[in-house]
Amino acid sequence: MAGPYDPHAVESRLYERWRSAGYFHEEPDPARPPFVVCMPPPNVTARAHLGHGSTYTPMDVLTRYHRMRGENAEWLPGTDHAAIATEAVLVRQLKDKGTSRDALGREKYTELAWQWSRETGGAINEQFARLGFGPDWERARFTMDPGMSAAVTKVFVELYRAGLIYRGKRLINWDPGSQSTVSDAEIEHVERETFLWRVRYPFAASGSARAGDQQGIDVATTRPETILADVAIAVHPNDERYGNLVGKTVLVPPLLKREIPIIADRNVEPEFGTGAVKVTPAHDVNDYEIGIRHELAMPAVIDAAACITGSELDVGRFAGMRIVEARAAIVADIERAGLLVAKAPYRHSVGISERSGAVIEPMLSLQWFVNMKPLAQGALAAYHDGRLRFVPQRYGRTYEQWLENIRDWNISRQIWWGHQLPVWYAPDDSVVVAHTEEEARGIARGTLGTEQLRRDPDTLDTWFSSALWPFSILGWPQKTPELEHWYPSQVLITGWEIIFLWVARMVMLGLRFMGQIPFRDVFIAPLVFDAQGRKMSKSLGNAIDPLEMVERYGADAFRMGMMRQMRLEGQEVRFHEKRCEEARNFNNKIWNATRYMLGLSEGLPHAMSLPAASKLSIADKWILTRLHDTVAAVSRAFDEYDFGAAAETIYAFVWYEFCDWYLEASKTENDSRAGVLSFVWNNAMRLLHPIEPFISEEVWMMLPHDGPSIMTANWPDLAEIPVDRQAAADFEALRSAVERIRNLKADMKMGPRAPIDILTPQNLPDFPAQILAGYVAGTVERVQATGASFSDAAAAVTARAPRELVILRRRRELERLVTDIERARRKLSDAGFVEKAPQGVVSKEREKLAGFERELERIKASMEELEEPV
RNA sequence: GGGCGGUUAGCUCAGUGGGAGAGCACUACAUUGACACUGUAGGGGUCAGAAGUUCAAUCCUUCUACCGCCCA
Repeated sequence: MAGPYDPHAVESRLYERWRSAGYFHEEPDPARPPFVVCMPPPNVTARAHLGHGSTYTPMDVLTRYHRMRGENAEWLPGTDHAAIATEAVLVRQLKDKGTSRDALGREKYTELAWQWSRETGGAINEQFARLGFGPDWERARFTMDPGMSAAVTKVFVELYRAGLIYRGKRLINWDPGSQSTVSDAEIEHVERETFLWRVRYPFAASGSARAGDQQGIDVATTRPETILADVAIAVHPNDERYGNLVGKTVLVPPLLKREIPIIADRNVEPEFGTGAVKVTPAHDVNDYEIGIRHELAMPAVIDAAACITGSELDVGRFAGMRIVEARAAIVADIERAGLLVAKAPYRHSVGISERSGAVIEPMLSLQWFVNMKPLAQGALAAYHDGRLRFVPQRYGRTYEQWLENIRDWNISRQIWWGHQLPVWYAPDDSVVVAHTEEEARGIARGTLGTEQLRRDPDTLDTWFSSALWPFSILGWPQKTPELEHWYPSQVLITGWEIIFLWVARMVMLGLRFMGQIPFRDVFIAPLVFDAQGRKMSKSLGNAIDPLEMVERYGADAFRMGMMRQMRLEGQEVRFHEKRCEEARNFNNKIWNATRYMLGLSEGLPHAMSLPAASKLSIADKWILTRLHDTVAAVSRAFDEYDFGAAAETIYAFVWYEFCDWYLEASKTENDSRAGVLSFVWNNAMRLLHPIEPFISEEVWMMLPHDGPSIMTANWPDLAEIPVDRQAAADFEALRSAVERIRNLKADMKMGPRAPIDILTPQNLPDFPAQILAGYVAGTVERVQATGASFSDAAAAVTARAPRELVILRRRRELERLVTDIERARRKLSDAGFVEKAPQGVVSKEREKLAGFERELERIKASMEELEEPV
């Protein structure tokens, strides 16, 4: 094992061994507590990115941790058919080949999509494997699998029959690029430079003009092209400027043919623009709500192709124009009519389709919806009574607020790849909803007297099938042992941007169809940004490929690097590649420490048991005590989802305590070291395994161990690790002595390895004196015993060095102590402190002062000695 | 406009109602009997600003400034 640690040789070999040994696979086992995590299914089109690092690594870490704790640990994987994303890819490919979706026809197109997803769909799973992720691959599911489709159909039909799914004309997000409705999640809000036009709507001739010079009402808008569909002008009811105009009518420019009323609505922002807004319910979310409140007509002027249409209103010469053209033409006409009051540059955010890049058009459309309010109540109750817990807690409010202001969910999509709606229409447009076409025909025959049905061509929003994931993945609607033992799962780990779209919906449907929420905890993983805090994006060119990190540093190093950057309350990780480099160095440190241990002259003992307590040295007892506390801290951190603290604690223990101090101490030969090294290192590797699965396995295998793999080994058991606080404190005193000698050597401009005589009181026992000598490359020279305790003796240790240097160093220590003592005394002489501070704090302060004073005495004594002639 | 988060060493970030921390970077030394992907030592901060609560505030409260994110 010469040379630096090479992760590449190790990682693929171990992963294949684990996979073929079936360590990732579990069967439901009622005898053990379940630990179940459902993997948020990545899109079948997806490639691994850093977001998977922050979201999926914790799932792997927790699954490995709970498996080692002896639980029935199951991580369920799968992929999502990602309708819109897949369609976007395929449509582009077809276009490149000079053909199109419509030319191909639905059947051939769907076959192509299947073929494509089978061929490329495995790619991300292989990438996950390279990152060391070990879900139960044998149970991997795809959201379009027959079983999943059956679940989707059953849920749709039952919700429809319960009146919770309906067809209606509502405002939806229309993506003119993909020619489909899209969900809020698929819209990116981008700041765009545009103009704010102020347009005058002249009072109608029908006597509504009032006295004075005012000829109309001025309205500010960023979307002049929608003026054609205006049905009202709204002002705030308390706005004194307009109070007397409410109820009057104005003419819609530039055609000036339609007369619309001025109305009052509390949702109008008096500060914005002129305080009067145009109301276009068919093309704007806010206006739509105003329209409903005031029972306004909702005519549309923009069609599916994002062109002006005259199908509902007279739109004059603008008919057929694309939005951009229409905007220019309408503004020009308004200006010509003398009705353009002002035009100012303006920055506002525009909804852009993530898939097609087109500007999203809010549009009134006949679609299928889920009636969310009844479902939301249960989901809210689950949060309020504590059944559902968010980590960090604050995300609960996000969940709560969305559910409280819930809107109906548009679930139909005008694309071909996905779950087709189980909906048929009779010639008279009567709706039949059924599990199968046969059932639909039967219903139609019975109730409508016809068998002539046409199926709705639309498919369901991908999130509809995702919402069933926690139980459909376990075989629902069949009754399976998996469903019985593994529902609900323990924790869901995901990004916070889909709390609305996914988490809340899983809770609603889990409650509705399983009677229980689908998970106890929701851990919201941080978003990953670049080192400057910018979002990673292709256009910025700042995206980091996790596989490139694996290539450069190894999967373990990437995982450790990522985990060390996670914070319990953090909402983002600014990813520094440097952290992966550090972790690679850390792994090399582990590798070299292992090499050292395996090279010990006495060899590592075969049994994994510790030497008897009576044989343990002060250094042994110290490292064992530290190991005990580290195991406790790491377990607690994992239990609390504090991955950063867990990683940092292991990292610091291994490097700064085990390697820097214990390993150095062990270079002084003794009987117990081999047993303790083996025991501690074995435990340390098990602690490390959830975060760094590969190197921990590789090293563990080289050490004395029980069992075929660290994956199935037990988590370190606190009860097996002896604790000796007194010995640990004594060792700390020894550490201080070492640091003092090192300081002196530095003062003397001696190299760390240059020999030096250490003046050691006779009452410091032999072994501590020897390891002390080892730490500083010194020779022990015994001097007169000092004080009664171990720490008295340790505190008196000094080195043979120029007297003035020793005095200088001691004087510095003295000064620091005097300051500490002054502060403590000042505090203790403050009546307010002694009377009002808690008893514990005061007595602790007294102890502190006593300690300082004892230390001061020691230093004074040693300085008196120094003052004497040698 | 509503909501959430942040501001601590040059950088990235921990942290606690009672003696300001880590890593990186920087400086000096060391050429290695595990490891230069290393070791040892060192310099460096009015904990964003103001007011308040308290015996005691970097920590709690309020306000202000700046930065980020979400919803509208």
